[in-house]
Amino acid sequence: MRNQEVVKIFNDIADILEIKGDNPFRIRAYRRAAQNIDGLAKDVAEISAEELQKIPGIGADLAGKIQEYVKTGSLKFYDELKKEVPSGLVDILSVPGLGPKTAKLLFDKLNIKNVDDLEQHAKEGKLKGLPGIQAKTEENILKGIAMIKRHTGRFPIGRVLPVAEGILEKLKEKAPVNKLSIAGSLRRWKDTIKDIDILATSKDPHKVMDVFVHLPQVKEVLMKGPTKSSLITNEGIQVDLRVVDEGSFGAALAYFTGSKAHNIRLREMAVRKGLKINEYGIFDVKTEKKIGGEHENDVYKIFEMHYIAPEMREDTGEIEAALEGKLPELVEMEDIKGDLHVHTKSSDGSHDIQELIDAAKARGYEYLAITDHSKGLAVARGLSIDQVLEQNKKIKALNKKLKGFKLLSGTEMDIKSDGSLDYPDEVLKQLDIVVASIHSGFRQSKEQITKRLVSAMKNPYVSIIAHPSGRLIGERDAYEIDMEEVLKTAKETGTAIEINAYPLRLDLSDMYIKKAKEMNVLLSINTDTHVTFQFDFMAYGVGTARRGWAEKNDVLNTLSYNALMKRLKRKAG
DNA sequence: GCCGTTTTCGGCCCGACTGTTTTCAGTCG
Repeated sequence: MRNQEVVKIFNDIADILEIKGDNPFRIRAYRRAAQNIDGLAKDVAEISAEELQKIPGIGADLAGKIQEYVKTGSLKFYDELKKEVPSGLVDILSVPGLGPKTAKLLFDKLNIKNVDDLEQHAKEGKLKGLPGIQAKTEENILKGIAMIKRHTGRFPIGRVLPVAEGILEKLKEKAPVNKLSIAGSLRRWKDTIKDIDILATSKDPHKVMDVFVHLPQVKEVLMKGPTKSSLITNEGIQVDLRVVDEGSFGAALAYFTGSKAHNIRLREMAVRKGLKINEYGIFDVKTEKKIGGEHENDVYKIFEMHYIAPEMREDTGEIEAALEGKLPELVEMEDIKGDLHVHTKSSDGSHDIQELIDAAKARGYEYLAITDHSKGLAVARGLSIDQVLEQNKKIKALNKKLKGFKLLSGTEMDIKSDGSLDYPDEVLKQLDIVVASIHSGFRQSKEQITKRLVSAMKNPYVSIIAHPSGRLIGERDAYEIDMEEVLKTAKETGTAIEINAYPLRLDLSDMYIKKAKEMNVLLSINTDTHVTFQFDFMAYGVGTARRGWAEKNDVLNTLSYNALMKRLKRKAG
């Protein structure tokens, strides 16, 4: 897949044009195109020039540039630009507080070409005296460099959400806030998060900000004003807090939830209607009268659209769908009737079956599938054939005693490196459910790995493919895989594809879920629980499913127990 | 560079905070 290469090039071009002081709208066009390619499940190398132009933000020129790069492996325009602006200078833009204007100034006046040059000059106090730069700016630049050297980029959502919830709890307890909400990409359940956005209403914003910057979690305060403050937590995560009036809460929530691209679309549409949307409300431009903003839905009502769920707000077709009245009814936590992928201490889990039943019941579930690892996965103490059959017997016996709750006896069966399955069909057919997945041979070719998954799905007893891409966010990339082929086979064989809710996996990822949904592939949202508190990871899975526009009917484990058993048998039969 | 039920040319979202300033540019989200 060449998409990420094109995304990088377009973003690089935007950075370089910014340093050059080029037309800001042209720069935005490159960024918008990059963003839309980033969310594309299909490889741009396999899309015709004509089809490319149907992607929002891509016209004749950019379609041509994409094709030039895909065909020749380089892009003339990009190569020319790189001669004008040293590549290290682009890196300087990642220093917080330092933008294109300053980068150009530093290059022109001091011939600073990269972050190392910049650090050297700042340490020696040589930046002072340039227009607009004094001691404080120099100090901030050094701080910024130290920060990007500690950590760059984004955090997995699983690391960020608990931090956000901790801060929310403290604010509720100590600050005079009325309404309080998470906003930003965290509210949209993106799989990685750059910073935490929090929105509050209060009659005493100054007091709220005072409490905020003095929370025990705070390592460093970046800025503090009466309506907006930013800080860095001990975990190194940036948190922005905004405080607005009650009457602006809805508009502000929409504004700070984003995405930026989604908001820009809405504001452009508003302008055409003679309206203005900002974080304080919706205004008639002529009369300057406020016509909405207390409730988030106000910003959709003015266009006669239905409410668009935060998870969908990426400007990837949700606005068009809303205008046409074709928004999906997204799956919800309450729709989930059970978990179909959990481990006991018989393999690498921490609890016995009864403890898992209690935890599942506490979440209101109707059923639970016990799916310990299979024999080939020795590191996870996989069950031998005798052991899995023994467990099967035990579960069937238990089921007779359980009231209002059902267990499914199953396995997470390893698909071995050579593509064979870890248990024979005689064993599989005795189980209620078979979850199959890859745990080895990650470096095999795309063809080999795809073939392993496809042949597993063709086995009549395999119900679900678990964590299909094998990615660990921030730790391990997905293995090479032809996802389109996998999804196609899933559809043909009636196999469900898992959305693994473990927050470092979230696998399928949102863009492939959207693809699966388009192809009518059945999904299953499971937590892969090894310790009972991990049942709560379901929220991450449901959030990710919603980002992929999945509805209740797309998800296997929204079925009642009886319907589920029928659905599973239908495949085996 | 994209885009169109006002437009194929002339528009293109909006405001807060900081550090440097004598009123604002730069940066960020």
